[in-house]
Amino acid sequence: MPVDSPSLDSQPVDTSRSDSTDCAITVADTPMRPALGRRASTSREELISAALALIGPERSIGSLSLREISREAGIAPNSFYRHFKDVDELAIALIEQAGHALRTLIGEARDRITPQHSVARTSMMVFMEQLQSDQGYLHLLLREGKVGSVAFKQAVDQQLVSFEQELCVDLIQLEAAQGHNVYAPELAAKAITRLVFSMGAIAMNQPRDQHAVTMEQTI
Amino acid sequence: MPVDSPSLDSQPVDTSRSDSTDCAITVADTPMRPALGRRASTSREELISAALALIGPERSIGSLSLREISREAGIAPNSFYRHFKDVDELAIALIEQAGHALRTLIGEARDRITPQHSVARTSMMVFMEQLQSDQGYLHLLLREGKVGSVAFKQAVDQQLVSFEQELCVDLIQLEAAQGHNVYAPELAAKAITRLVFSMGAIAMNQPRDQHAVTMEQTI
DNA sequence: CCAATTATTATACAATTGTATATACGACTG
DNA sequence: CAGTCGTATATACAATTGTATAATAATTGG
Repeated sequence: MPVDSPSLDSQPVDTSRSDSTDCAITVADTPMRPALGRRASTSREELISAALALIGPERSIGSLSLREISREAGIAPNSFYRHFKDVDELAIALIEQAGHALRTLIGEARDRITPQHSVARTSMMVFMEQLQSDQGYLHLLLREGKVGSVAFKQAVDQQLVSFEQELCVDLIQLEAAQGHNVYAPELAAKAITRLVFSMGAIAMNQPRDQHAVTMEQTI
Repeated sequence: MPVDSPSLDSQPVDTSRSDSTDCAITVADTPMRPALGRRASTSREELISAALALIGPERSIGSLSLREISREAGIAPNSFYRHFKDVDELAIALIEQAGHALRTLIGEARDRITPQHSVARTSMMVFMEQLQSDQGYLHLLLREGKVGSVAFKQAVDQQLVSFEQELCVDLIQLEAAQGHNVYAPELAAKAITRLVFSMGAIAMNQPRDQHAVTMEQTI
């Protein structure tokens, strides 16, 4: 409930308690950059990478604030609204981008499949490669799937389903080439995807030299 | 950095902008309960269940604030510190309690094992039962393992390791009874645990009538 | 039964957050 | 060149948060 005490902030003392003291340096009055009005166009992608730069082992997407992301992106808090309605909406876009990038990568890797390497092994290798060269989207999909808004969780799940579908197609193709029939390809694909992701999550918290062992076991 | 403008709040207008307006009803001046000083002893457990009551499908442990939990428990925000240093410390205690309760349950269920039901099946059945009668700690362990402070994540992981150890003992016993030798019981136990938990996580977002199918597939 | 301890509280305050409002700038249109 | 419109900003403000301080009531020990 508002208290409606009129104008509690504009006191006659000083203007140093204004809000955006750290937004721009504004060195006295040398207007090299006007610092007001229009600036370079800040796109959705810049905001997404700002968020990506902010999340780490201790910070999840859901813990980021609108102001924090805007600060990292170098824009005013209100400019955020031009691109996303919410932090949640940004999070969903980020997840979709991560999933897309990852599937592209694995798809490319699949083209390198040779007879001596199965689909599973190749996918797993790429997966682990990506996991090790940790500059990437993988952590996100691995861990952010259980917390957050329903829309966000659905977005994460959708990415997993996409993985499952691609894997499912591959499974059928592979087994058909050997004259076999897969029992329940959808369920198998689902199980494999989840298992691989779980193992990836385990590997995330393991030292590097254990990766090979875990990887073999998983395959 | 503090601005140290001296006393910006004590304005001569009114004291209605004080902090805790919603803490107690304080109907005029009928001191049924003095509402000051010592009250009924609020224990750690009450705080933990307050937090438990607060978390839901949209709220994870990490999103709870100290004040929120205190409000739910009916105590002053500062009383929180008597029991926990942090919200994180409470979260860890909550996780440990959840893991302990769950392992006790599964342990009891294991005593009901009959020859026609394997360890895995029995454990899985209890697991799924607990999952369905959702008044419980299970969701927590299923989903909160990837986000939060390092200490918190370690606590979650420790609970999973405990599950793995118990399952490992059972695996060896069971296979020894059949004259077999388990290849790598630790790794098998780890894989089974993670798989079961992953499947539990899947089942969490499924309609009830799919549970049976998922369960059979998992077993 | 009174003093000391302890648990709980009220009050205060700076920081931060999301968002409402109004303003300023740049680019396009005429 | 002037007008207008989209985009970005500054300012403001209530709400909430974590925590410091001091006051107060219940418990306990003598």
